[in-house]
Amino acid sequence: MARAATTSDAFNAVAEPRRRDILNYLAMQERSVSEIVDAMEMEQPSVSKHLKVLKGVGLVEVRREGRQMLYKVNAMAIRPLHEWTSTFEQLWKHQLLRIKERAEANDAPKQ
Amino acid sequence: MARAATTSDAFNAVAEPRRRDILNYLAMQERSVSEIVDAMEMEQPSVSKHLKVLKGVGLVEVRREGRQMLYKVNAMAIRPLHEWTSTFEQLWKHQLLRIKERAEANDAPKQ
DNA sequence: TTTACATATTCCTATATGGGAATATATTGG
DNA sequence: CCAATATATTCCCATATAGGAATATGTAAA
Repeated sequence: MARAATTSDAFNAVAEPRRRDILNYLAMQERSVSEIVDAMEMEQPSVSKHLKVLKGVGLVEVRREGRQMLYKVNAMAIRPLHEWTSTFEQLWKHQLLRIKERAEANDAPKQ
Repeated sequence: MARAATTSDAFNAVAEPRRRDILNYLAMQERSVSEIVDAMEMEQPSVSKHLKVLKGVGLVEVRREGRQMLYKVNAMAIRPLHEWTSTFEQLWKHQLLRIKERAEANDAPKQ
């Protein structure tokens, strides 16, 4: 078996850094393809292909306006990612706390 | 260019569902490879390969104990993922709010 | 309808996978 | 040292890219 398709879920779709760049850019506001092309400094076909993947997993939505296609983020599709990472939040907070405690122990060594 | 390596960063490493399964399992406590194999119901070589990827991006840490290798999660490595998804949190909360408002408007229609 | 603009699709290729099977390596007990 | 246990690595292969180049499709303006 090969790697799962980029369109299999949001996790696979956002593994590609350029697609995260696009989502970051769209987070600010709805944009046309050519605006994305200019901002990302990517070739137009590449942008269209990435948008297709993002659309495939519901991470973006499109509407046509004249000859332009306007894309916007569907943030809801990012929630599963956020929720999965949240399950580890306690762990790293605990880890940070121990690091802090050790630092303080070093600042005030035994007298 | 092909897809980025699974070992290029945490985003790519966790795109694979089985690796997320392993991380979820290790979140509870440190485990040996064979414990993971039993729990995940995967072949041992597959588990070892997935662990290698996870270790490559710092998502797990290992220590030897006799002939066993004990793996545990390094939650800190998941933070970048959590933080990236957090930048969209405002967006989906806003989206949920609008959904709620519409539902309430329907519950109490014009009199 | 012809032209220009905006976007999508197709074709190509080097590259990296994940699983299965077989095997190698490492450590401990006898 | 040898057998047994635990884990890692190698080889093979079907599959899926991402980008570049070329082209197709769709829409509006002249």
